[in-house]
Amino acid sequence: MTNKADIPDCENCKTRSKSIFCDLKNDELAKLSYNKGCSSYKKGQVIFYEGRRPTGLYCINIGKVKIAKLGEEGKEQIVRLAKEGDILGYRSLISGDSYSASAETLEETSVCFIPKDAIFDLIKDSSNFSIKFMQLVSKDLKSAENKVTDLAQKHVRERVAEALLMLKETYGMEDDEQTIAIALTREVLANIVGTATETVIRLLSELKQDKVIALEGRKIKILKLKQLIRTASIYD
Amino acid sequence: MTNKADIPDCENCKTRSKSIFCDLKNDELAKLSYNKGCSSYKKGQVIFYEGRRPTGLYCINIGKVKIAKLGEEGKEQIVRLAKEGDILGYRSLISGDSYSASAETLEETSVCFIPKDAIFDLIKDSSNFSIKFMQLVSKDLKSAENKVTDLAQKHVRERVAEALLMLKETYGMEDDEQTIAIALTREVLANIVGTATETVIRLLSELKQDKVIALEGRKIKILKLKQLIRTASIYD
DNA sequence: TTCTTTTTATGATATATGTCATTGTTTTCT
DNA sequence: AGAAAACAATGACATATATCATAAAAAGAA
Repeated sequence: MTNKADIPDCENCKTRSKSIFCDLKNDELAKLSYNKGCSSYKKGQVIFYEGRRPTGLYCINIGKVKIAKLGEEGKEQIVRLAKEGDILGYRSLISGDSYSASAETLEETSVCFIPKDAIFDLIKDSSNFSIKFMQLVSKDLKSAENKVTDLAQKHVRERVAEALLMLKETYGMEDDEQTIAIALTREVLANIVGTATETVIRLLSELKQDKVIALEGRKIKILKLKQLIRTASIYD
Repeated sequence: MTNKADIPDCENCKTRSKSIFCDLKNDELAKLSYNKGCSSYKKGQVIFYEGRRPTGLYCINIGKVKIAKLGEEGKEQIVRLAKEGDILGYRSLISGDSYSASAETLEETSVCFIPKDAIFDLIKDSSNFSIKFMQLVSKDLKSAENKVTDLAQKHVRERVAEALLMLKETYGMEDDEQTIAIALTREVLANIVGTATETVIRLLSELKQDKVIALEGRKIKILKLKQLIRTASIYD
């Protein structure tokens, strides 16, 4: 399942500048590199399972990952999407409880694993790192609370539009500047939006008919960004 | 609006043992007491407004508070309820952005205000405090993500039941061990659940007809707890 | 108190969305 | 490449919930 090889060193990590590790000192980075592991996953493999206990945290080196919970009826709800440079599994690590969601790759992905002790050492030694860490959790909390408000108040049509915009922000566009740089099944999209797969299919078809988007298999092109933003009822 | 008086000292605070300040040392507590302010609010007054910038954080001494966001259409969504010992406004303080929700009292409330610098001093000086703080945000993140899953997957009936159970957990029961120790209007309840006021009224009536709860004005009695839990589809 | 405002309750109705079924297409696997 | 499985697209239909309207009850103000 996992393949330990080509461990990239944190000192030269391209994504580090945007992560919580951005202003670690050289000796701290060296220690991090020394302690960490690295694994590769194929598309659709699980990095960690809901319910299991964390022993460290994961940092995505290359790839895309969905973080999802199972609802009471066994239906998946995607709570977050992650990309290069993002950290996974920190909430549970800090709380000390088991993972409240699973992490599964959406594409071939390579992650670094940093053991719990190394993280807590950093927290103990550097208040700056602690604050960075808190800001990370805070950012997620803010977006989770926004999502709560959206789910409670917006229609599925608006949420679908919003999801497309979120995908664009998260994963960016392909070279044509129009195609969202990730291919998801309608079912996965539905689990992001919080609705039935058929409903997503219908609403995408509608947006296509209105020439707001174009569909090419699982790839989605945004033709009229402004109108999509309007559809999402985002006024800020 | 606010009335500075009777500043309680942190050293003897009854609710401190359950808060993030639980294992501060005496000198740290003294410093906290020295720096803080204290205000009283009548029912329905606003402690802080969404959009404003935080200058510190609030600790509830006595009272009950709702933390709510406005959706795009101006409808309120309650994201959290707070009681004695709870901390308000920390997410924004840490992130450095403006409040993403307002805090309004549900009853007469007295809060302590701890200025930003005092908090950041504590974070800098004590990694233990930092971890406590992170755990606080993490706890909220977990419950927000659970709420996302519920809103996406559960019916309003289940969420109403769940809200009643949450109110019971948060604010406890009155002496009869049956009556939830807070009185909310149906509209506020609807803004917790994320539905229309009429729907809450109807579903409460149904639960009443089934003798699961009893309604006495705004006070709600839980008659059959197990059945209420079953209605909420909580199997864990 | 009495008056005014807010809240609760309930009915009628509209509609957005979920569910089930079918068919054709695309992807995946060997 | 060919077979099997998964997925996408649509239609038909059921229904949970929102919305609007009205009346009674309760809460709050003067």
